[in-house]
Amino acid sequence: MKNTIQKTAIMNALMSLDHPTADEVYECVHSEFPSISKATVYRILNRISEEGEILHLQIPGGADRFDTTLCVHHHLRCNKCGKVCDVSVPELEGVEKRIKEENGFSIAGYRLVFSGLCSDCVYKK
Amino acid sequence: MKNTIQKTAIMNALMSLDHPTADEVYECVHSEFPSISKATVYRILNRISEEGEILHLQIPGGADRFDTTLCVHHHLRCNKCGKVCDVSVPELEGVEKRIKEENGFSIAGYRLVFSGLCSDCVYKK
DNA sequence: TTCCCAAATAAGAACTGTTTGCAATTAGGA
DNA sequence: TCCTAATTGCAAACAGTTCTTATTTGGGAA
Repeated sequence: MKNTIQKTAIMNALMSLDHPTADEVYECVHSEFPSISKATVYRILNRISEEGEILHLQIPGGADRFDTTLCVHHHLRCNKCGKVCDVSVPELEGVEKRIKEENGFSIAGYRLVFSGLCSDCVYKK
Repeated sequence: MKNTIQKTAIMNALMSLDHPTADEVYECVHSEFPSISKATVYRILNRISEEGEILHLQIPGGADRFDTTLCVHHHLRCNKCGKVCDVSVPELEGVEKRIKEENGFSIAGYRLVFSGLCSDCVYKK
């Protein structure tokens, strides 16, 4: 992969943002590099997530988000402020194997997203 | 809620289909009732899922699907044929409470979708 | 039974998030 | 430095969903 300034700018944006959407990455990069196009942001995000440099989170009912934390973990999503944060769910270890054996279903991966209210929003009514 | 012929047709379609998308419901109803509009299908599906008559599944990276099975369960989604089937994951019982206590995050619900290859597709290369 | 009107509808425009086709530009090896 | 494949910007296409507006209809009231 060529090492373009666009890619560098996107990697920097990813470092400074927390679980951003493609659009948030675009806004961040665009503010210091106005000529970048959204298509480029989407293309680069897809490419680097395919190569395993970042995680591509497909959030039910919302825009996809990107995560620089690579180890196995899942997400909490606040229905009020939209914030997404990480959570580990050790209970799920071994589930893949069990389901493979019971259902003959070959599991490539899984995503668990909890939705609710984050600790900030839960007090604000 | 008024008991319209459109709603009846949609309920019948839901009974005869397995985890259909809104579009599949539309196609099914449309074939015997050509005047129905897509907006109506979406509106009715949203209404009856809000009322708890069906489950509204938001599949990451794909169209939403609707499920007439109401008890707690999760889903396997085949990346090849797109089929979605049910699976129960008892390992997750109690996880909500644990996360609430540890993260202060008030969980309204969660969805777990396994992706991979179903037993039919896993043999077809 | 007929009338009435809030609720529901059809049609399609608009919207959000994402991908694609294409011509122009560019990184980086020869 | 030159060459070429990779990458870019743009606009247009796309899928899924919601909104808008005028029109129709279910079902309670008279």
